[in-house]
Amino acid sequence: MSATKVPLTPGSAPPAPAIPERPASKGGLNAKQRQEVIALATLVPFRPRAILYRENAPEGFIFVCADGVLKSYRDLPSGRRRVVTFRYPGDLFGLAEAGRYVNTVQAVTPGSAYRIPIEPLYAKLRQDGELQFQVLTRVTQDLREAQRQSIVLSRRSADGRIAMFLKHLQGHLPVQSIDLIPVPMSRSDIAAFLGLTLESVSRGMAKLARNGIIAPQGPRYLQIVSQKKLDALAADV
Amino acid sequence: MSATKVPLTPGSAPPAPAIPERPASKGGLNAKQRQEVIALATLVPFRPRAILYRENAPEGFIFVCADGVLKSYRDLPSGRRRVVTFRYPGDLFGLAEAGRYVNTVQAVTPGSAYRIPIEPLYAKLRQDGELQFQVLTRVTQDLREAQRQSIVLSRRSADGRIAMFLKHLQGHLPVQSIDLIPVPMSRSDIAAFLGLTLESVSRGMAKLARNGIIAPQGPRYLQIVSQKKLDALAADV
DNA sequence: CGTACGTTTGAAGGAGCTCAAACGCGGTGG
DNA sequence: CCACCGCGTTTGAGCTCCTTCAAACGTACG
Repeated sequence: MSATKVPLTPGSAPPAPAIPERPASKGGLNAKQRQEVIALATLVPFRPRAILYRENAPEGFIFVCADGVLKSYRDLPSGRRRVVTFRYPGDLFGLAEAGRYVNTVQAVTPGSAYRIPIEPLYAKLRQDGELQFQVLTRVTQDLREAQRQSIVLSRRSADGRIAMFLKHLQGHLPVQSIDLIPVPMSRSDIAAFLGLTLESVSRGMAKLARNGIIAPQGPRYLQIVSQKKLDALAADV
Repeated sequence: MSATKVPLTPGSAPPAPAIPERPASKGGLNAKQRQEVIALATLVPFRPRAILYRENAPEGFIFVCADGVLKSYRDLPSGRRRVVTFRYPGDLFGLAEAGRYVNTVQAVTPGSAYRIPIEPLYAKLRQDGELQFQVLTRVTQDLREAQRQSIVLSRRSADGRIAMFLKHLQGHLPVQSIDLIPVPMSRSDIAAFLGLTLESVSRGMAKLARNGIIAPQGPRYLQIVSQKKLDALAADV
């Protein structure tokens, strides 16, 4: 449901960049491990709206986001869609349950991802305990992130959830632009992620702006006017 | 940071029962792996309200619940408490982030848990890729469970969340009593888990009873009157 | 320049939250 | 053995905030 061409990732992605380091506390692979994994991988570019895999499809590949932003979502019986998580450069995703993918992963921006066939990867993981330990660490961090998200969702107020979402963005996007945050996803994506309606997200953003916390620069860029106020609101759980 | 004088570490661990198999789709260790892990573990009994470890404490042990039910929670700045997850027999918990526990784990019922020092365990995991793969599988399942919980929390209606919680209980408690469900945790624990107030949980239970879905047998036991209606309500997301 | 889609804004309604009080069971002490 | 007390649970009334239904706005694209 989007097809916006925000110049988040202007270039195409032909030459293979290295798997990027994560911005913050995220553990990474060392050079040797990265190299061994890359040997198994194919770097595939994707365009906005591209679907990397679908819910319930038999698993075939594990992915590591190299560039761009994706969303991982699930369609509910009611027809509603819930965004389970966003994926940023460096994120690993595609671990299945009972041989089938659990969520659908779709590109939000243009970008590229390393696609790794599960067979050789799983074999390598079983054999290389050190490498697997890195993966285990990452999945554990994903687990923490999911638990954090539960806390976000337990908040009543829309602006409180949005404040925590903005800090989530700050943690996952390039460090340089800490006061001008690109918001690659649509309002409905944010709403589906925060368990709100699109309208509530819009109103919440407006409220944050009124309160001198943010200054929207168009719908896809937000300037943080008062990081202090933002932190306070986000921490007021 | 630690008080409670519950006999968590009574030195002597009674004869060790086997790590119980999980009720359903949860992956388990094979006999050999279980045996190797048990060799590192101490079985410690716990009484209700006993705290196994606290949020932010430096990690020291990984635990596997052998018997009983525990809750894993986090205290928020506001003083509110959010139950992140409940732990049932067979569950593994205590994986830390940056060397510190993320949640506090406290016993809800009497029971016992295997306590495994992280040093030798991590060493073993790095060396035994197969064993670690089992752990990785489990953490992945925990991740799925946490994502499921996000979907629960995204529902606005109290009775809908409660219906999903009841199915959660059905999945984790002994299979035999599928129509008479023991509810070991308090209403406030349930509320803190579902992101509701204690009153809303109470009202929601009453509503489910009015609608002929459940029949409370005291606050801690629920009879399922209509599994079909329960499933329908739980699936109506 | 017109259309389409995402976003913003408006008004009414509902569901859960807060504040409060009553109920019921279990434990303690007389 | 019974009364008292404590705590968890249930029930009640008003209020806030998000949702729903609707319409207007603005920018990108054909």
